[in-house]
Order: sequence, then structure tokens, then C-alpha cells
Amino acid sequence: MEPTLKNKILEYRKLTKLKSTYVDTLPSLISHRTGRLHASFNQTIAATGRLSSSDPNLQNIPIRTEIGRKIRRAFIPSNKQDWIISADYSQIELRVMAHLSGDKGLREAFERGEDIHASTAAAIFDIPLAEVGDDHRRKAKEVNFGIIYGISQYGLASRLGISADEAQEIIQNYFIRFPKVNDYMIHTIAFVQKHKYVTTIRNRRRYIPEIDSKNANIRQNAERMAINTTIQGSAADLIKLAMINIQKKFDREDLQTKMILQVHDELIFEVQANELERVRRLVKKEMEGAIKLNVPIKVDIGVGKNWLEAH
DNA sequence: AATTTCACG
DNA sequence: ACGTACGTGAAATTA
Repeated sequence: MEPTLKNKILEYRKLTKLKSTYVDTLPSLISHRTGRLHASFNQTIAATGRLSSSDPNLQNIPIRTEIGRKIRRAFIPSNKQDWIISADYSQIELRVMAHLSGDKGLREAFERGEDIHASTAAAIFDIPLAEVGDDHRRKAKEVNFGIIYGISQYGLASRLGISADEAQEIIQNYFIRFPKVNDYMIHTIAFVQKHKYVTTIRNRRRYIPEIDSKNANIRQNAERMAINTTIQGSAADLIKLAMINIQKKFDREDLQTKMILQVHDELIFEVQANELERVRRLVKKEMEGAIKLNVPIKVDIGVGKNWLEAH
């Protein structure tokens, strides 16, 4: 098919975004002193307790398109004998939801090591796991995002391009199959209505006064913020503890490895060849064991000569 | 200075 | 009557 004008405009914007934000800008920000990029990692900006990165933002380096991946490939170690290690938590926010809610079905899916979007599809569409197709899985993935974000029938409907009634039915099916997730959401909303704040797994608080708004939109938005904050904020607690413990070990064991980036559920390291295997094991252990949950935590580790390859 | 758009988790 | 998913930051555009 001939691309439409609209598609051409979107394509143009995609390319100029990558050029202006990354290709034209990042090289000029390389320090004359160190020959490297240095960002700020802000600890008191994100309301959920996540870090944020600025000047430049190194938490939004492209990866989703082929041309974007060429930019990520440019991130390499200072010394070309060295390696990049990337360690990322697998489905951490859904695991946190499984932990906080205690839902049996969700916990068992993780204990069996299942593809969580596929097993969600099997549950909500009431079909055997073996019969889950790409379209079922894609829809279930959107539902799982919705769970983390504090789902609404309208949000899910617009994502899936279906009616609000159809979305409502999918959500109802989800809650029938994962009832304690429903209980958890109801409990969290009751808590925020009473206290005007919610807490994370390590007791960080976010105050949400909008829960008392007489505007229904603002109020429902506050409910979603409350649910999402317990999940996103608890995952932030987990990776921050892991970062502290990992650096302590590096110091104690006199390792030269440098922790260079954090991207919410991922840590990036610059590692000498002779430390590679040791660091791999150490990082995996500290990340998976930072906080004991009642579901397994899985960390995937990759090694490469640049950030893209390390995935 | 505020808004829009789009990059990431 | 409204217009929807959570959390960010940077560049371009609008006003």
C-alpha cells in the first residue's frame, strides 16, 4: 500500500525526533574532561519514588525502532577491551502485584515460569494455554498493563479499539480469574480514602489529596494513581535496595566494575573481561534477593560490546 | 511560558 | 457534558 500523507507525517516526526533529541544533541554533551556522557539521576522528582534522569535524560534512549536501535548501539564502554552488562527484572510490576495481592492464580503462573501475558489470555478468554494466539496474547498484554495502571473500562477500550461495554466484560473476566487482585484494588482505594496517602513495600508514602475531589474524573484519576503508586513505587524500592547492595559488594570485593545507568527495571554496568563471570553472578543474586517476595523474582542478564548487544 | 508531541519504563 | 490508563524529560511549536 502507498503510504498515506498522515503516515508520511508521522514517519517524518519520528525521524526528526531522533535526530534533534539524540543524534544532534548527545555528542555535544560529551565531557571534555572524561570523554563521556554524564547525566543527573534525580531522587526527589518522581512521585512514586522512581529515579528520573536529566541533562541529558539517559532513561529514554531509543530501542523500539530499527533506526532508534542504531542510537543505542553507540553506547559503548570507555575501554574497548571492556564489556557492557545489562541486568533487567522480568515483569517486575506484575510480580509485585502478585505479591501485594497474594492472588493464587497470578502467583502460580509465576511459580510455573509461564509467559504471563499468554497465561493471562488463557484465563480471561477461558481457553487452554496451547490455544492462545498472537491476538489473544496482545490483548491480554494490554490488560496486564491496565492492571498495573489501575484499569478503567474506558482506558482499556481505547487501547484495544473496542467498546467500553466489551472492555468492561474483559475486566470482569479478569477479576473472576484473579479475585484477590480485585480485592487488592478495592482495599487500596479504601485505604487512600481514609488516610489520603498510600505506601510502598518499604513504606514510602505518596499523599493523594485529589481522592476527595468532587469532580469524578479527578477522583477516579486519584484512585488509579493510588493503585499504580503501590506497584511502581514498590518496584522502585526493590531496585534501589539492589543498587545499594551491589555497590557495597563491589567496594568490599575491590571490583573495578562501574554501575553506570539505571532505567527503572534495568541496571547497566561497565565490566572488565576478568570480572565478567563474577559480576554476572553477583548482580543476579543481589537483584533477585533485594526484597523477599512471595513469588519468584527473575533477572535476565546480557553481555555485549554495546548497550544494544547487551540485551 | 505553556502546550504538544514523542522518546523510555 | 466531559474524556480517560501510570511514571518521567526534551525539543518544537504556539501564544
